[in-house]
Amino acid sequence: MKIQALKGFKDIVPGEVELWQYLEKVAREIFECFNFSEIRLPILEETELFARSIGEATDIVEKEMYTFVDKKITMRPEATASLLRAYIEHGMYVQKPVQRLFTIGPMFRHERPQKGRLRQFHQMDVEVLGSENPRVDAELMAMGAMLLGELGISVSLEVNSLGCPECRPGYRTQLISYITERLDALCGDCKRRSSTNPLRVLDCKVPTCREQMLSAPALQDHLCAPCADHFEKVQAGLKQLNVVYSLNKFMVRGLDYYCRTTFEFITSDLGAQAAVGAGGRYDGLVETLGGPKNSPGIGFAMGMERLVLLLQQQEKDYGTAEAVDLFIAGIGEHGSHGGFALAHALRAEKYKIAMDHEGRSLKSQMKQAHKACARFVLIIGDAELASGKGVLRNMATEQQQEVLLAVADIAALIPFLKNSTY
RNA sequence: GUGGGCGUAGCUCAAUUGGUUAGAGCACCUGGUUGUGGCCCAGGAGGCCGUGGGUUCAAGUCCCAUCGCUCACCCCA
Repeated sequence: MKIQALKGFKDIVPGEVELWQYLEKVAREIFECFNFSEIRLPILEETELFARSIGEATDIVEKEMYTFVDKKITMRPEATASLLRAYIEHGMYVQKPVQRLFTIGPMFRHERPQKGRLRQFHQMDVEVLGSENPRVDAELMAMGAMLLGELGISVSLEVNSLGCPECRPGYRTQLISYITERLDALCGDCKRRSSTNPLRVLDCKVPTCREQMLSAPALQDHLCAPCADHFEKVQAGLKQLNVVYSLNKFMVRGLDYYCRTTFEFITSDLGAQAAVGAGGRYDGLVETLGGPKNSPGIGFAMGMERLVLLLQQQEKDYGTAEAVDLFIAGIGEHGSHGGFALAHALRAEKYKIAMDHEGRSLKSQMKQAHKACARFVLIIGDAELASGKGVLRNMATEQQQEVLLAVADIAALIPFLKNSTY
């Protein structure tokens, strides 16, 4: 019986890992520009943390978490809860009134895998803690849009407001009565949702449900004055930054903690997994988790597997591993022995040196050098050892010349490696 | 948890109505150059045809089960 990776767990192998490195590099650069600091968080947390933040009744907490039941700990299904826990634990709200943090890493949810969805998946997660200002909402969305634009990924940004604990309950009551009136016309899932999560009925994919919900009461029309004002200012900020967006009054969030602004970056190129990034405001969450009162927060997460899939669809070259500076081809045991220390000395000078230790023929080693995109090959055989001079071949120009082989003489070799032509 | 599609070499795929020793391309190794890459040529290695059972004179092919992959639903990044 062969041992293989768990269902929904994937290796990121050479040839693919370069794309991930590129993605992370671009993201870090942009997060830097917006003055975010990286925070690295543990993968395991007390189960209680997620139950309280994400919501006891959500699918994630109810049936998708990897939990060590005996130890009451859980592998994080998302990053926000962990990040807020760290924020509170280190009293970061004291150090700086507004904290801008990001984290990148794996998350775990026990779901059935499909395109763009794995059991171990990776997110880039960005959070602003301590500001209620709608400009921050707009700024975050603008940053997400900038990142996706930089990556060449085209998406649409959909925005909505979920209201707050002041105005949502009243709306919810109206919605439930609207749904109840036409319950018979809705699909089975929606019948279930009507009691578990009525807001979810709004974004059902079944056409007949959509039709039924077209004239449903809209969240936007039932926002309290502060929420309506906040939402207006968010949109004004987006316009000021020329961020293209559209309002989606049917957009709902899955996690309990969201309030006011919510948004999703949507693609049409990933099958069922339309959202490559999503987030929103969670003004009560810090307090819920034991932090100070009146600690607003907002954040979003991007699904890295989904971004990688989209980058792969572009079929651009994101650069494989760096080319080898020098391939040392030793002929026979003596030649290899002669090149061994030289390779080490050049590596200490930060050159990328490859060499074959398997005693293969020179022809075979030339092939290896070619495959590794080596700029130079240094050939060392018995004749070279005898004369103390090796043959340095420029693989591009096919020119060859003699160079001193002694480790003490590498200073003479380095100028050749620095310039690809000589 | 539910439903569809698919499992043949490291990868992408062939194999007639069931019919001899299961093939190709790419990749890999060796040689064509007693010490020189790409292109070309020749050769080689690599498969319990996912697994188990059944039908049959005969199964990669048909049937059943099982495992895995995949897409979709639910849910979500």
